[in-house]
Amino acid sequence: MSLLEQLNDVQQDAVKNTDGPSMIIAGAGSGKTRVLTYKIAYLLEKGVDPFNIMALTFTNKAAREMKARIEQLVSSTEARNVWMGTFHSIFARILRIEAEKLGFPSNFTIYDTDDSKSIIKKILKELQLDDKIYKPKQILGRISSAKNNLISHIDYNNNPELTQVDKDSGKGQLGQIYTIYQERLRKSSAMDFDDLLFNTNVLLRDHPDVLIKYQRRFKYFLVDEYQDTNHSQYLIVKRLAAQTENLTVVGDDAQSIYAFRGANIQNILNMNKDYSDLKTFKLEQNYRSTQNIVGIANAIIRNNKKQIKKTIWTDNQMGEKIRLSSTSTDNEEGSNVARTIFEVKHNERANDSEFAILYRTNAQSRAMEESLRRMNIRYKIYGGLSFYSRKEIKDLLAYLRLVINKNDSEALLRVINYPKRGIGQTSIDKLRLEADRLNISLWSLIENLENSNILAKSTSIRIIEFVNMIKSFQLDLKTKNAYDLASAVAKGSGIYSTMYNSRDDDEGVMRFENMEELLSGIKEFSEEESGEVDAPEIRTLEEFMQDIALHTDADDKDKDDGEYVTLMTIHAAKGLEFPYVFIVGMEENLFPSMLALNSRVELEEERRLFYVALTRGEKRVFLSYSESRYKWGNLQYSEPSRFLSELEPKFIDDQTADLIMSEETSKTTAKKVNKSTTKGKTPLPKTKATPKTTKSTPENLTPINRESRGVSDNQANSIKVGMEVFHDRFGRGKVETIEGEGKNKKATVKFKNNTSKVLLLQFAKLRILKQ
DNA sequence: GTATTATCTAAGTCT
DNA sequence: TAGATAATAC
Repeated sequence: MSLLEQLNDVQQDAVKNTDGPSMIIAGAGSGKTRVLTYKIAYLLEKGVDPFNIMALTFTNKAAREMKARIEQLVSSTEARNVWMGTFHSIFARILRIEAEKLGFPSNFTIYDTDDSKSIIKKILKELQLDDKIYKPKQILGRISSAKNNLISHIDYNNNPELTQVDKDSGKGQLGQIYTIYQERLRKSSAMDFDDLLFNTNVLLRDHPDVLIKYQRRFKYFLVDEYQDTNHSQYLIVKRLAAQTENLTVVGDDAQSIYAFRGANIQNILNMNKDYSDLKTFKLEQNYRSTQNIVGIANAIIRNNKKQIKKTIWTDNQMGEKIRLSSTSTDNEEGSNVARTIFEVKHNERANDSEFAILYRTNAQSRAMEESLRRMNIRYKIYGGLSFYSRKEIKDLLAYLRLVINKNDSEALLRVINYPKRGIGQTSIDKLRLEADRLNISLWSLIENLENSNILAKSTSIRIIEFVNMIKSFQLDLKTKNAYDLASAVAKGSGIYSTMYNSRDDDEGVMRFENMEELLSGIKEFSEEESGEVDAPEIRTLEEFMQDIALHTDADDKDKDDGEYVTLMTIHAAKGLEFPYVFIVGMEENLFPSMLALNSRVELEEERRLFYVALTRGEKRVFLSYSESRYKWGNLQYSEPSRFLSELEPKFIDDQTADLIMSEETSKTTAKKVNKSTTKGKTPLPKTKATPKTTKSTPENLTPINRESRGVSDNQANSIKVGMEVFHDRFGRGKVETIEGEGKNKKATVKFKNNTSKVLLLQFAKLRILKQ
């Protein structure tokens, strides 16, 4: 069969093993997606009905691309009938079909994190709890992890262990908050992200008829990125696949980076306990990266204790060694990266789209952005403040949400007085209190406001006008297409003209344009083919809004598949690959994150994250760190990441290797610096604090091309306490102590500016000045 | 009820 | 730094 010819032996075995449970442990770059794609194609060629296949992917974009590829492979459009998508979107779809079984309307709203947070804040206010103790984010985290482990608010409150933990941390009322939170969601006919999975479990658990229906419908299950599934997802798959056990999971424990949101690596490790006849396939050949990249990644991951044994290897070329660079400020790091991209582009005739800049936190994008702009390099930032989380977009979406689901109180509160229509906070508070007392949704209350006199007449009239406006939109839900209705809402609500009139500055223009962009997106949707054969039906607003909350900009159709450098967090880069990868901000307390330093488990997750970052690279990988960085508007000094000292030198570009130091550094300097920047109310003037900052003139940016004047390995051994030495970056210094043996031999050197650094002698090319 | 100003606090990763 | 919220004036 021609399909199989394009695969290696193990890949073929994995693909041909269609029936029964199987697990594919797929190392980075080993053709995991390929195997999944081909397996589905193979199933289709064998005559399996696409309607019987469910494939769960990590992003919707991945699903879309996979579908397109399968269509090519089997040269048929049959593939579009495979149910393929993320857990959240697939099960949201099923939940809408079965909603009434759970007491939800099928047009329930999906609340995003902002909605959830705002509910929590309101509850805290009502219970008069201090939001410094009850931090909304933490509370949500706790509720989320409860849900991911299928602990309902009732279970939670009945579980003495959980409630004791809360009491001990001074948050005894957390369980109560959880309960009220769930009541609010239900009253709003809304589910949060975790509810989508939780409620799917409830559905399949409590409604055997539904379970059987979907078990009959789906006969083959494929799950990608299985290492990042949580308990809730695990159970859904287990329940659905119980009938046929035709389950293929694909994953790599070394790339598990979502434990923080409940991913449970045990799901992979315990597969053979759940399925005694499990077949395991290990894909260990890397087709993506050079030997240098594979080598360095292997060396890094080796430092983790917990992992499935496997040897990733490659037949690819050696390639260039990994380059390190350091700069004194984060802005310089940016211009250094931009300049390197510029050079590589010309020297190796690469396109912008072949480059990716990866970072640990979204906040780091800014320094990169500015430098790229200065160098006229086109770029695109993924994540961060996404399109859908902009205020103006949320405002319009809130109207649309309210029209679709009138019980959506979060949406209602957002727009009831926007644009201003004279309904102030006091009135709104009264309404909320009253709705709560009567135990009805806000909408039910204001819909019948005539009969109540809790508000002044004039205010009541304004509210009734608002209600009537929304009602008039609702009338058109089934008859108008998404775009016609949405633009009617934008104009009728006054939001359009408000935005139009606020274009007096750049921000205002942006806002207006964003709103226009949303509308034109809806227009495009309305005009799209519905996919169904000769379906003359219109595409409604309800359809458009269905999974808008699940939409991320990584999912965006690459409309302008133009040339640009990609900027994203390492998390977002999972599953992607680029010829040239820059990993920036390799600093202690940033990567690994300060918050991960407390436990081995979290530190290992950071290391896996680094592993993921490294293995995105095909041809070359560049690492960099900065000696200082702005955080909260303050300049903070930083030390090189401990991960740099784990890099194996033979894969590192010699001329840059001396930038590696061990994680330990002078405590005296660190303290001194902290004092002057954080304690003193007057932070150091910027010019003074960053003496080395220069206006991105390439000459003095990085030491990348600096001539190497280091001593040889043997000479490193001859360095003794008391010697005066010279370091390319730090200058003259005196050796204070020496510790460690061989590879780990390091010296504490006190330099002339009174900073002492701990240097790994194998990297730090010290010249001996005086014996 | 609304507009303006002052003060606070946050940035860890994501569906 | 910047956005979110509280305090204040109108």
